[in-house]
Amino acid sequence: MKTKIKTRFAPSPTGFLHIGGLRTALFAYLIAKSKDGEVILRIEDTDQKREIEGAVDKLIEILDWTGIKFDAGARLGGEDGPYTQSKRQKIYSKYCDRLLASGQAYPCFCSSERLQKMREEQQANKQAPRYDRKCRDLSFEEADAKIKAGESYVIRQKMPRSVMVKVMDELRGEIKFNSAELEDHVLIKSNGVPTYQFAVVVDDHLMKITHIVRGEEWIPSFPKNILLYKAFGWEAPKFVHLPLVMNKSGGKLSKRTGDVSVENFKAKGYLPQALINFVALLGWSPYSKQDNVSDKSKKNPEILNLAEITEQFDLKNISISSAIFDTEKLDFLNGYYIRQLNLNKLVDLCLPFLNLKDEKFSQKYIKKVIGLEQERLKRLDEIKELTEFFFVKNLEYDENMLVWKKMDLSQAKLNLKKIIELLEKIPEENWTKKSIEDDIVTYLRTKELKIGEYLWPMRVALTGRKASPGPFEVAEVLGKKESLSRIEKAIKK
RNA sequence: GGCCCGUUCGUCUAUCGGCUAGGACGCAUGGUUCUCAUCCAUGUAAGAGGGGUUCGACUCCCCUACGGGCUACCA
Repeated sequence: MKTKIKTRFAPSPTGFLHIGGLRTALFAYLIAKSKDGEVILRIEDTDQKREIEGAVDKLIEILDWTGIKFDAGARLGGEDGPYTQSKRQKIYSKYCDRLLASGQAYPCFCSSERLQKMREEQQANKQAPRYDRKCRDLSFEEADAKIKAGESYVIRQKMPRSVMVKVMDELRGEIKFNSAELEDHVLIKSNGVPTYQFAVVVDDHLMKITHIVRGEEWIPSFPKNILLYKAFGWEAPKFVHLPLVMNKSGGKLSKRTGDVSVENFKAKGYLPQALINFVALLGWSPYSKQDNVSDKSKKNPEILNLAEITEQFDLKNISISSAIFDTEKLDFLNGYYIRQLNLNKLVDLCLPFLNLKDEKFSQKYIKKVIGLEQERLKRLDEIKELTEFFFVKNLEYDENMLVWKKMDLSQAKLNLKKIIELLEKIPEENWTKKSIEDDIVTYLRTKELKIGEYLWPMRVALTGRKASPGPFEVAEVLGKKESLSRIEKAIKK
């Protein structure tokens, strides 16, 4: 029986969830879940300098919002915990001692000043900046004496002098590195805390991770990781290096280009379903090899929820070229998912964006208003602008806007008077879109009048806009009194 | 500079050597329609360049170009 797949998402808590991080998390989730495996969440906080207050809680909260659920991890617990690296110090020390004892790592007493100077000289000489291995051949006694004398030191990994290190990436295949190019990098910092390179290997092994899912930017340290597994005598897991996500100009997606945090997208009114769907499509596609279109019964084969993606997902369908983060398709998907929402849910989501304070619009009224704009919404934050005309007392617009095509303003106003006449006959209790429409359209048809010459002015009088929902539905929502008042105001303009 | 990864429509992508290069978004046009949006239909647009291998190469190999990543006691 094959062992179950187990992946992990291991972010460092920097204060927000990067969109690239979301994708890594999603793919780690999918790789495991598509094969009935497990995903865990591990917090990599070995760099105390970057520690940000409350970052872990924020991270977990936003991850939860996206719908990616972990089987174990920080704040969740689990049998391989703790899942926060700062709480695993003893473990790291123990494994470091093992490496030291077997001669695979060594203490280095070089000062950061010396290191820096050395690097500068190497660069000036057009050499690759690399630690010169000064302390590598220190005898055990010499090193021990220095330690006892209280000298500050780090622990470095001893790299083989010159061998070909062959590593296997699940997406790219074999990648070769010459170990001579590899630095004796730091495993344990002078404060005793491990570096990422050391902590990942120990943790992934101890937590029985079967597939390491991470960004392509880690490929350069891939051989170092493999060598560490070898040094410990451990079997290395499989590695999946995801292609990078770039910004529109092809550069690295960073804070400076804006809009990179998931929190940001949430604040703008993007739905988690849309974000997940979109991000999944960045580097993965649902089209199968046999028939290009995975499911012909579906209209748009790319609209998929998390469960459907999980079902269709296959590691082999992950592409290896970096993708540009272009939000056009995201907007399309978001609009789609907004249209699928049931109205009560949509109202709940829109309320914070509407910012109506304590004005006296009834819940029922607000719900109808939002209902009218549902199919026009691409982002939740557009709701305020889109529905504003339902909430203001006086519409502001140029009276010439009342004119439809080639008619003139006086005619438009005359037509509005006719509309008022018709509307006044409709009793309050019959004030529905259907009866308003029936009455007006029937009248116009029997008189063989041009529909646009009446409906356009009516709509503008009610909304003050060139683009809006239809006049009948708007009239219904506004109510008889307000509708008539707005049309009268239009005539008096 | 060195090492490494990548390169199909504007964007995300499909193609396990046979292609009239498929889909999605976008865009354009048409239909529905008072407007916008929705919905439907149609259209638009691609294999970085050069060498090989092969009956045949978008697919395999090499070189070049371009893009990107890494090069910390950051992750």
